[in-house]
Amino acid sequence: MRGQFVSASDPEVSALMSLRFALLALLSVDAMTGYDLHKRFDSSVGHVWYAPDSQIYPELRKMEADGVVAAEEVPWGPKGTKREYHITEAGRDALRAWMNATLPYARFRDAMHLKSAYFEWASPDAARAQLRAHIAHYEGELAQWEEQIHQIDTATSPMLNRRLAVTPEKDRARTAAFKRYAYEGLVLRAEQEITWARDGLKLIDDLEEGD
Amino acid sequence: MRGQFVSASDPEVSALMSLRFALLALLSVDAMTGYDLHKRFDSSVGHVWYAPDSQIYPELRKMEADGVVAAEEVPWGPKGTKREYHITEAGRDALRAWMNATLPYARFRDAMHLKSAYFEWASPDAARAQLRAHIAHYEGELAQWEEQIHQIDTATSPMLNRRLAVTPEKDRARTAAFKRYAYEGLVLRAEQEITWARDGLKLIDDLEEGD
DNA sequence: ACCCAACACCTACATTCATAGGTATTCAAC
DNA sequence: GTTGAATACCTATGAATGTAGGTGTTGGGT
Repeated sequence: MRGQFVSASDPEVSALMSLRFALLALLSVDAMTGYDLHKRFDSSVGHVWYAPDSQIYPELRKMEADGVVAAEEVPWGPKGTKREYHITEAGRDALRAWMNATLPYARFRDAMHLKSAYFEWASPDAARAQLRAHIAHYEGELAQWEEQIHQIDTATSPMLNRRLAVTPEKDRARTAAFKRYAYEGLVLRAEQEITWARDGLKLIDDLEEGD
Repeated sequence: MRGQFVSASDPEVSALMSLRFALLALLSVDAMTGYDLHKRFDSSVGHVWYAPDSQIYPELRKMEADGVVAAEEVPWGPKGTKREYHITEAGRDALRAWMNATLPYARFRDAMHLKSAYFEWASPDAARAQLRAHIAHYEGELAQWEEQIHQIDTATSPMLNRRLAVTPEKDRARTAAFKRYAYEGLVLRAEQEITWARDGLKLIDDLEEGD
């Protein structure tokens, strides 16, 4: 019964199916092909929401059937064409409804914290390697987020600039502020995970000394 | 090709399928029925790893077929019986192999941060409601984690005490320390999310004043 | 003796996600 | 003019997840 069709008037249901809303958010800025969307999901935005193209293309078709996006066959070279999707008024309504609804909180699945709770099963070196991988992972994320914030602050962010170009002047400060705010949260999280993992390395050292 | 069967000798593959290892971790302490495991997943551990019983029962059967757990028909009342699962030596090997392998980092899907980046689509009140829900959610988590840590520190944690009872004396300090360490990480994360959400509420207030 | 919550276990179904392939065109470089 | 990377789009399959139901037993309270 649920999830078949998401109407803008059903905020309870519209909190689900975030792939659709991630796509709508990206399309709210720019018309794009499925390939373009996939590339976005593979780079910057991909660290907040990721989807493989095998999920994107079918979802776009469904969204088209539901009327939240419309496709246009655009010539591509001499012979080819490509399908460029743009958001419709119904799509804007659906996005607005999703934004105005409160997200349900799904229960976590956090393999790393599960693992760390049972680290006595690992060799000290394996535990260290896991923690170092954790640090390396979040240091990579951190560098990206900080670069994004830098680009926002220096008005050199291609994504934000595209968005601001289609934003009425009076809302531009808000738009930029929210975008920065989202990245700040990701920076804080990455820093926190790095701190925690470093503490873990210290803990393992201390426990080994104690033997 | 992957994920069909997890052998202890294949560390690359064994990093996947964490439900299996969450179950093995719990069963490494105590023999339990599927119902018991489900209850654990619904309460304390459930905030690190959750699974509905409809996933647990079939997985236990598969694990039994793979030899990582063994079931025992235990009498239950006058007529009934129940299946109590205990970990096997092969299961301990598989758990150890998983613990010694490095987890691959899956790409995020973080609806809240995606949403916050596009908060200009929401009404200020809807954005505030979302942030308050975020705070309420993590305050609930925080209270639970802090209670767990308190129980560890006062040696009144039923879970940890069961675990220490099956742990050789020289490893007890390690076991307790790692368990505490895992919860500390969760506390830090919850605090960080609350801080971020509070900053968001302030940001929305500031932007509204600016109008 | 009966009721009911808790215990125990299970199936079915749809959706979502991950992985692995496939085809064909374009465009720039060699 | 051929090669190859990038663009563009797609299908198939299996695994994981979420949701919704189902059956029956037990054990404590009234």
